[in-house]
Amino acid sequence: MTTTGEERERAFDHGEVEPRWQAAWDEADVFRIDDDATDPEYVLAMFPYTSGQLHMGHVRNYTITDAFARFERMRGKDVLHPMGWDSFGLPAENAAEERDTNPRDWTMQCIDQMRDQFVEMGFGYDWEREVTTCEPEYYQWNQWLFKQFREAGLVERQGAELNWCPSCETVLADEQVEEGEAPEEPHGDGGAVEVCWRCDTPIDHREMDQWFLTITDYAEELLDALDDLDGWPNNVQEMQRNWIGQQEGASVAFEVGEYGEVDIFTTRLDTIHGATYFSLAPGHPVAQEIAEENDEVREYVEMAEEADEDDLDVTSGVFTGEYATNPATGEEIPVYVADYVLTDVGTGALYAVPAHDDRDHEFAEYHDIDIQQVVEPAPDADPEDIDVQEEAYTEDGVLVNSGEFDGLTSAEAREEFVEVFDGEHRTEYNLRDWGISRQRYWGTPIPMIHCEDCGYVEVPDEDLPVELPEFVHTTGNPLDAAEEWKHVDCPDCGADAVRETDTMDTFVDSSWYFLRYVSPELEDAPFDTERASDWMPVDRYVGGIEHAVMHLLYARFFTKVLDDVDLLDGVREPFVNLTNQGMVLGENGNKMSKSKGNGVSPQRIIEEYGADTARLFIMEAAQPEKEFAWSPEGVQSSHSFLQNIYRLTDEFADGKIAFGDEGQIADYVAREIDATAARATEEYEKFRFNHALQAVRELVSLLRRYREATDPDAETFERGLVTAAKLLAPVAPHVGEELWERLDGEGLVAEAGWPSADAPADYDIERRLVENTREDVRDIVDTVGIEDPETITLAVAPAWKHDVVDIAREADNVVPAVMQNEELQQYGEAAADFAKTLAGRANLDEHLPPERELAALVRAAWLVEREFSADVVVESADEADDGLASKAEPGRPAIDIES
RNA sequence: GCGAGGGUAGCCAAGCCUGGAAACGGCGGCGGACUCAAGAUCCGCUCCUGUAGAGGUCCAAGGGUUCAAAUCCCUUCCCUCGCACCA
Repeated sequence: MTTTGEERERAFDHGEVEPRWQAAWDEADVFRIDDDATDPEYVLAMFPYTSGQLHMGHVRNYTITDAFARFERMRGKDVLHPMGWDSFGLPAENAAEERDTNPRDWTMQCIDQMRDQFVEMGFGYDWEREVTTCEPEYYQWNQWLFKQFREAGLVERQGAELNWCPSCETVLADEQVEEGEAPEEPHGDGGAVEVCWRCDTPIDHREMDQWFLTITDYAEELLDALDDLDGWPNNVQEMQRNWIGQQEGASVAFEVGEYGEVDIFTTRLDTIHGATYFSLAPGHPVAQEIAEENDEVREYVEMAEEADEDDLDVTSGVFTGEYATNPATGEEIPVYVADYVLTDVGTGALYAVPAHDDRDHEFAEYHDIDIQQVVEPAPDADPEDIDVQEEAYTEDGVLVNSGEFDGLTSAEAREEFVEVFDGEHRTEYNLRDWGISRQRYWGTPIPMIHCEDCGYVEVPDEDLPVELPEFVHTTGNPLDAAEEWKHVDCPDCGADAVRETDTMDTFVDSSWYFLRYVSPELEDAPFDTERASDWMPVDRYVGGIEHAVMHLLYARFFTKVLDDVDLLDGVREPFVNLTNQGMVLGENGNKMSKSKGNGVSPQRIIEEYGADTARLFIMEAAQPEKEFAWSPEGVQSSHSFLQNIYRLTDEFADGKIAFGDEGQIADYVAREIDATAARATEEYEKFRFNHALQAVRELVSLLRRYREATDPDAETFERGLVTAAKLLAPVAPHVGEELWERLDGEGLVAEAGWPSADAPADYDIERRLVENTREDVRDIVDTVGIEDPETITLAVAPAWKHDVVDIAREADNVVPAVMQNEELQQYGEAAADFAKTLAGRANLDEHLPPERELAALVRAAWLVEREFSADVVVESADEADDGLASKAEPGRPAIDIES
């Protein structure tokens, strides 16, 4: 992509221009928003993780919000468009280890680097609202909020299974677990094994107590409220629905041997009469109890607990020797422990109905258990239709073999059985509580102290923040090794006590950062409740699809809780409109990656072409949510466009364009300018920047043709350039300023008013008329093979034909309707013939009245003149030759070409 | 398996919600203007046929609704993404 030969001649030098305008914006405080602004437009991009590396995904993400924020600002709105740094997290610890530094210094250096790059890109943020999550000024509020959640009863300590490296003796995050080859295969299936990233030792799982936020308390609202998030993409709503995973069902108790009652959960209570065995998850307390007495069960449970999730298939399981009583039939059914029953789904216990569930069916076949049909498709169904011995019938239907309940529909039975079998309706969720403990250094310390006598005690508010100690290089958790930091007096009893050494999941940081921007300096609260309640919700949120579930769900959860504890007032959802930008692919259409070597560095593009070219190309390439492939030709095209519009403006400003008088062409151009402004505005509003930019390109191209065709009217020409500059400015802000300056604009274009946006009346109909007429002329010239047309005459149809069309559009029976009209009768045969012609047409387009049609063609005549180097005469029906005029129709002038 | 979104000319891609003109635009290709020349810029063409604005074929495939379908409905095929041993 490097230019061969000498440097191309450039109309302006982006290397000089861009920094100058960046400084000017800064100087003028363009992007600052006052604290007393009322309900500003809140435009937000997901803040970046501070890797130090700006990639094309960032550039795209931030160009989208920046362009939109600039657009709204030019429209006169107050705009809040802040930026911050998601700066806690494991990668910083790794980088610190690799580079023999500490996470803080590394992160701060990354932030400086990225901030510089953002400025270079021309992104306009209110830097006074910058938020950095790894600073105590920010994370103290994580700690304070943790205590608020605790007070609201939303914090629990629960056991959780963690990855454990027996060699390093440390907990591993999921990201630190790699697929590796084990020295010897424990199960002999040849599959991959999870190993520690550092020492390649196969990992264990350990159950450890962790801090949890009980997001499940909000499962129902989080799910229901999704339906009202109309500004969210379908797939994200769907992904959250899946994640929350609501199941409507019922629970019923089964008597299991001497172990008492065991609750099961089922969505198919209607099939209870067909339950022929009972099954417990290996982790179920009763299964554990049985394991203590029964060697075979114990072995199975141990094996199942060690095995990887997908290692065992559906038929894996062991008979316990116990029996459960089916409350529906009174029958004793065998109790199994089976791995396909999951401990954390439902109650971890179920009754199995092989006739009506695929997994139960497979299991029953393998273990030779009865298969008893209790549902059939319909009351009068042919018994041959289905054979549950062969395959489970899983649809709803009508009950059979269910005693007195035969004939009930599945739905009726589900309703009735809840009472009959003394069960209860239950709604289960897939959503689990949110474990926020991380055994890492680079995160927010959890503000708890453990005392032998008092148990867990909160760090008092006056001792907040609990700041991180100096980083300790160690294989385990550095906070555990920070002896001095760790040991404190118990706030309650004063005895020796130990700090919690886990830190918070970084998703806590990002669950409320959008609130901190509202009042970033506030010292006695995480954010100003009144202002936040006014400024929220975020009007436009843009970021990657990878955050569809976790971040976006946690942020919704936080918002609801904060509203419930009155830190917010009436804000139930954080983000009204959400856009997930598509990926920027490599030139070959593959994902950009180091290993494929198809990455394009933003830095290099900025250097070679300038930030505006990068921004323009990205925005022209596709709608924000669609992916697109990087293309050197596309970059070149965007770059050329910027150079060209500058060159044209420059020539205008330098007086190199000879000007003439106003006239028909100026009228035509003036209408196009208005139409362009209207179209671009609409497209910006709809987030379809590529369409808006297309309109701008077309306008600039028109101005060029205008200049070539004639000596343009100075005022019209200037208005065209000004409009183009303004419409372009949100996407290519530096060039926008440069153009604005050349055009003697007042102040900065970033603060200038948006062009008024009304399309001329009937613009579309007129455009259609002009385009069709031009096309027809081309068609004729082409098919007839006219070498050098001299005069092209266009004749507009007479008024009466317009009347005929108007009548025809309304009438069922066109010819009589027309001929009954007294006015039209005077045209005799001609009117009748025309009416007949129209009667045969399915659809009659809208058309302009004859005088306006005439005016439109007169305005557009220059285009035809230019294209064919011929004189163009536009005539009314009266002026035209009778023979010619008779061929004209409304919306379709008669054409005569002389050569 | 369940769910969401797609399949438009050589390539990218708009139009589909709200049916009405072979279907915007970009890239690439072809021809022309300007120029000693190159680049840049500008103009036109880019499904087939056609000596006056016409005809034909066409928006994954097949069927349907309609005066009229890229657009609405049904079926099938293919792609992408998400969830999934969820009781």
